[in-house]
Order: sequence, then structure tokens, then C-alpha cells
Amino acid sequence: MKVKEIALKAGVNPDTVRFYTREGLLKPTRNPNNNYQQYDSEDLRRLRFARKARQLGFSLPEIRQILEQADDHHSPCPMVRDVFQQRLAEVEREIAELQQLRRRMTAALSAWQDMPDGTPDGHTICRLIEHWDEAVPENSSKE
Amino acid sequence: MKVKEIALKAGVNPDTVRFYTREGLLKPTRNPNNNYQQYDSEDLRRLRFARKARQLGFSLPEIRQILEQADDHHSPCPMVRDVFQQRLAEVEREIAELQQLRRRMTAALSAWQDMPDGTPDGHTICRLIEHWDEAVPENSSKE
DNA sequence: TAAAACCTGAGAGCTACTCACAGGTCAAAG
DNA sequence: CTTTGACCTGTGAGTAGCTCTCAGGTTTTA
Repeated sequence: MKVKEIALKAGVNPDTVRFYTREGLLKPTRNPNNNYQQYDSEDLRRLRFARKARQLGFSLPEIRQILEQADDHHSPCPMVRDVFQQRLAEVEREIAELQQLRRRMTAALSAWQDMPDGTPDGHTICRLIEHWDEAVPENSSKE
Repeated sequence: MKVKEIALKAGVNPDTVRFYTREGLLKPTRNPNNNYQQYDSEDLRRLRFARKARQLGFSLPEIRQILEQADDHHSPCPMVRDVFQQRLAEVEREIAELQQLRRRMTAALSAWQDMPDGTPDGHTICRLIEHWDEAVPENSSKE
């Protein structure tokens, strides 16, 4: 398979294939005639695996590590489970954060119903957001 | 105020102040003696505003646009409301996505209880994640 | 045989910072 | 009065995970 073919089969951008190859996640051979990259079904499997892992929140270095362990005939699964557990906790933290954000946003929206738009007078840029002051506890975003 | 002072008052990194200045969000004057940046209370207001807007998910270009509109004595609020509504919808979409992800992750975790780790045999890199196949509907992530 | 469609690697661009660098400035201590 | 240390300056690189552009070579199609 050439770049575009494997990209098509995995449903990704050809540039992503090239990028993953550069990053060492895929190890295609070369067609000696024209120097084109040649991917096989194993590469496709790796690529699909990588995409699934990405959807689960694994980083590229983590994925590469898993693939390398697999190449060395070590089972990467205990590691996968570890990272997976961590990732699950992270997801739950993100959910909680976003839910709090949503609560604050809807609260602000309904509070704003009552306020006039008000052209800025040099002191208040936009009351809508300045009013936000009271609600935001300094460190609610990414640590 | 010098960089470090305004940064301290707003609770941000001095580099962020410099960055926002470069990006045109803050417009300090210059001390002609030493060429140092001089920020006033208006800059502090803008900086605090920007940080709040960032917490709400506004992008820097959006924030700059809002500030520029305010500079031109146009009320940016209708625009703020628009972007805010969009952002709220986005947040809700993200929440739904993450919740689905969490459901699938916990389901996978319990399914994995029953599976052996299994050293990769060249065909299955790691069953734990390969098993994921059935559950992921190709486009569950960004759009 | 010529145009269209593909391939190549290297490098820039995206976001929102953060940090490192080399050199200039300033207040207080010796 | 000089040194020391803390501050200031702008520029440039690094972060993650791609995406896109570039110039140039190859293959397929008409």
C-alpha cells in the first residue's frame, strides 16, 4: 500500500500517515524502484490501533511505547491498563470540570437577561463578562 | 506598573503579560527613560477581562476583537453573547462526548477483567485495545 | 506524449502560552 | 563609586498533534 491507500483504509489524512511514520509508529519498507513508502497489513493494524488509542486519550509517545513493547514480544497490556485507568480518572475530572463550567455559564446567561448591553464607557468593557467576577474561583481550568 | 507588578495583580505569569502585549491585547505606554513597558489600571482591567474570557473558552483572537470593539466605543456585548452561546453548546457537546467515552471505558475495563494479557503474536498487538474495535463509531471525537 | 494525479522530505503554521537567551537598567550594599 | 542582584527588553524556541505548503520526482491516464 502507498500512503494514500493506507490512509484511506484507516480513514485518516495521508499527512497523518506520513507524520506517524516520521514519529516511528509505522515502519514501512521502501519500493527500491521509486523510493515510495510501502505499507503492509501490519502497518494498517498498527495505524488503526494508534487511532483507537488516540481516541482513548493515549499520547503518541505512549502509543509508540506500546507498539515497541509489542515489537519486542513483551506484552504491553499491563501498561495499557495502567495508562487506561489514569486516563479514565482524567476523563472523569474533565467531565466534572465541564459540568461546573456549564452550570456557571447557564447561570451567567440567565443573569445577563436582566442586564443592558451598555456601550463601554472606559471603565466597563463589557458588563456581561465583567459581571463574571464573582463566580470564577481562579483555578478551575487546566491546573 | 511594570510587567511583574501587573502580572502579580492579575495572578498571571509575567510572560503571559508580555505575550498578550505582543498579541495586541494590552497597549502599555513606554517609560522614555528606560524603555520599560508601563501598564495602567485600564490594562489591568483588560488583562483580568481577558483571563476571565479565556476561562470561558474564548480564543485570543475573539478576545482581541471584543477589546477592539470596546476601544471603538461599540458595544461588544451582542457579539459576546453570540460567542458565549456557541461556546455553551460546545461545552455541552464535549460533556456528552466525554460521558460516552467514560461509559465505553468503564465497559471496556470490566470486559478486560475476563481477558488474558496475551503476549502479542504478530497479529494482535494488544487485545485490550484491539477489542475496542466494536465499540468505537469512527467519528466520535472532534466533529 | 503530455497532463493530471500521485509520491518524496523538509519545514512552517496552528493554540496559548512558557522558558531560555543575551544584553540593558536600577536600587541598595560595600 | 562600583558591584551585586533583581529586574527589564525583544526574539526565538519548545510544547502536542497534526495540517498544509513547497519544490521537485514518478506514475497513470487520455
